[in-house]
Amino acid sequence: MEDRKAGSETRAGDVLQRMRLDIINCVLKPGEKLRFETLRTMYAVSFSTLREALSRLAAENLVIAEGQRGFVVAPVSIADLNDLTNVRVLIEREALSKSIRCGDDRWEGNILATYHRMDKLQQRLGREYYLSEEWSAVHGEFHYALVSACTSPVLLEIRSKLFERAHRYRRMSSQFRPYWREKGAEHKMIVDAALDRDEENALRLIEEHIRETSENVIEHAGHLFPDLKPVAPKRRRSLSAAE
Amino acid sequence: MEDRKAGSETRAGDVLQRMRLDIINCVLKPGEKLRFETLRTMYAVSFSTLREALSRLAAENLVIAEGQRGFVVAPVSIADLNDLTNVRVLIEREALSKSIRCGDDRWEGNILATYHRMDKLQQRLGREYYLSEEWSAVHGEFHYALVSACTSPVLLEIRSKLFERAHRYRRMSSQFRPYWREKGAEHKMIVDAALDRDEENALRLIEEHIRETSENVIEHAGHLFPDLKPVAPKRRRSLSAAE
DNA sequence: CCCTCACATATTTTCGAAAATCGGTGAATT
DNA sequence: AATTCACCGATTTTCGAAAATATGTGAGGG
Repeated sequence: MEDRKAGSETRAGDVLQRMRLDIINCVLKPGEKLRFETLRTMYAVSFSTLREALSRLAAENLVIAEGQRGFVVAPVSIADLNDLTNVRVLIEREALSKSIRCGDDRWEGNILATYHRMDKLQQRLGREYYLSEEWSAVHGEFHYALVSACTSPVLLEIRSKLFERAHRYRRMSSQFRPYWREKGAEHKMIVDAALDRDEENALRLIEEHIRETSENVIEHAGHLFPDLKPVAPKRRRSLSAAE
Repeated sequence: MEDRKAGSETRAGDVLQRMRLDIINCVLKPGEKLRFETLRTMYAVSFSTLREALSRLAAENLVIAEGQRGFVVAPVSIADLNDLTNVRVLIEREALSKSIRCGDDRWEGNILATYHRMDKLQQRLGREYYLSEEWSAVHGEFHYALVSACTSPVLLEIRSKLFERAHRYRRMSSQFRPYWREKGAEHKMIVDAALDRDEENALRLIEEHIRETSENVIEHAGHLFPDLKPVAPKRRRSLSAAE
């Protein structure tokens, strides 16, 4: 049968990719119980194939296997975001450092190319650029281009997994804010420092970029997290004035 | 049915643990093709359950999924070992640094306790201590104790996965050497530096420990790797003098 | 009224048969 | 002789039924 396996080589691999995207884009919401009947109709595959994908997502920390009680989407928390952010700073700095030292002309070209595409797309999309899946993808490609000359596959794989987990937080907050800060300038400065082989500044800029984005997520979407006191419970201002 | 699920909560989880150990201990050899019929009798489970475990091991880089051509045990190479070693140095240093800064009395106690057990066991086992699975386990516990006060779950999980992958290389070389160097002194120095909160020296010592172990593996088991020229093909000195 | 236990229902986990795919062999063609 | 193609057995991948486990409900007792 010439059936759908999309980009992937097996059906399980295809479902894996699709589920991963759905989790990162919060189609499957943080903490949500994943019922097999539901998933089976959603992805049109059998129990075993689903389990195979879920099993891998568990290894990637995107879902959690709850003993014999099935799977849930990995929950989000401020603590997890902060932890993730700190480790990402360590890893991205190292990867970028190696990349700057080893990068060749092709590396420089790819940085310029992806930055250009991202910039153009952003202008075309206007203020709500960050809601676009296409922009997300190009943004991901841009950040990958920066570190792509790093010669350590082990480091790059860790980076990629952490990037995905952090991406889920960005997408989460995107859905609950009216605009996103201007990041074009930040990105441009990183490009310039990298191409100038100005390692010290490039590392400082990438660190600031990661940390500021993370703080921005907490600022605009913090109320979605279970482990932060509701700073300004906007809607729940009904009666009962106490507290 | 009160059937075997050992420590794990599901049969798949149990098989996962057992297969992981078998790969790390080279019962399943690097690069080996994993045939389902064989595995099915080995672990006494069905196809789907096996796939579930294999799928997770693939995410952990202990096996490789080859499209629709099944799975193979992840191959070994000097390049991979060196890469792994470098990233481990980065991660272990960071984890130990945080641990030294945050560790409390219980942390100190656990380091002393696991070091003591490892030391005693080593004395009891004599020159071939490194062949013992029990020693391996205690050795792992000791290294974990050192970093266990690190407050970042993300960092510790990465550390643990890298430690396992490196462990496979150590086990590999163990089987092909008559003795292992005296590591008791090295370990003791790390313990002292950690308990003294002498961060600089502790980090230097752990880095040296990791790098020296890795170099030792290459020295004694390098001939097992496909990507290093056979330095001294000991046995193949039969006839046919050409080359 | 609250708690416990037992039963019934819902859900997950496991299994092995069936479908799909791979890899190798040999005949037919250039 | 070399290459292509078609077939067949070996192997992997997928499926849904059946077993195992968890969860919800209600009766009985404290």
